[in-house]
Amino acid sequence: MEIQKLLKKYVPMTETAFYILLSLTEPRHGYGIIKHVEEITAGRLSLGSGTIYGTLTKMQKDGVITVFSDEHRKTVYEITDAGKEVMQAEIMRIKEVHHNAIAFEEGFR
Amino acid sequence: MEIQKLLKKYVPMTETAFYILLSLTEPRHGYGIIKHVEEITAGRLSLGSGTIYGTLTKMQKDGVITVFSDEHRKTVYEITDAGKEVMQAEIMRIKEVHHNAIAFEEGFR
DNA sequence: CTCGACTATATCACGACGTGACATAACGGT
DNA sequence: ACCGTTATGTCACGTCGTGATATAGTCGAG
Repeated sequence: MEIQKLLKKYVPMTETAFYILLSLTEPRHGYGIIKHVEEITAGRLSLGSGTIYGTLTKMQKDGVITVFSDEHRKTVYEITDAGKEVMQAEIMRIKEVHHNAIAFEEGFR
Repeated sequence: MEIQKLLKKYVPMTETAFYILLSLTEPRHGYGIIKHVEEITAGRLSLGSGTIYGTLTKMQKDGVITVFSDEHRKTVYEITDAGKEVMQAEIMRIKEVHHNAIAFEEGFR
């Protein structure tokens, strides 16, 4: 899939998809991603199995991640260059949202 | 609806819902929200009519927003105290996501 | 005065997504 | 032998944003 369509499809990204791709800066398998996300969100986010394996399959088809190794009972994925571009765009969007959140924060007290 | 269920239902929030509630720190009507969101996102986000009026109806039923005034062809909404609590929780979540985005940013270059 | 652009709201089908239940199976420790 | 954990997969379900379609009032330009 071309990068233009990927950006349109993946930005804005759901929180779930964001943390999955964030975990794949290092090669990881599905279950490892679940544990890693629980770790960096201090237990707040716990991904369901349907979410993980469904999302990984979809992302691989689209070419934002690729299979790093495929051993018995462990399919390890890593992010592709296209995936990195998508994440750069998503991080820029998050910065915008964060900026507006801070700017309007006092309105909610 | 009780605050506990509202937090569960609205956090995490979609980008669209976030910008709609953000716009309601001041009383605004549907069309005004669309224009305001386009403004503070520099034209990046343009909400569809289905999104706005569907979301506003849902949010009103849940009690996160309320009708401020209802003139001819202009229903003006504003955020409720419950809505403010929801937004405070959502802003905290955005700060966490932003923190992780910054922490892992170099992995995508 | 009429035409088009803009304001304003509403409804609906569609596709995409996360969730949790269910299923299966292998591993390690007690 | 048993159990908790690791590990993957599938499916129905509810939720959500989108864009098309419809309707109608306003307002300025020609």
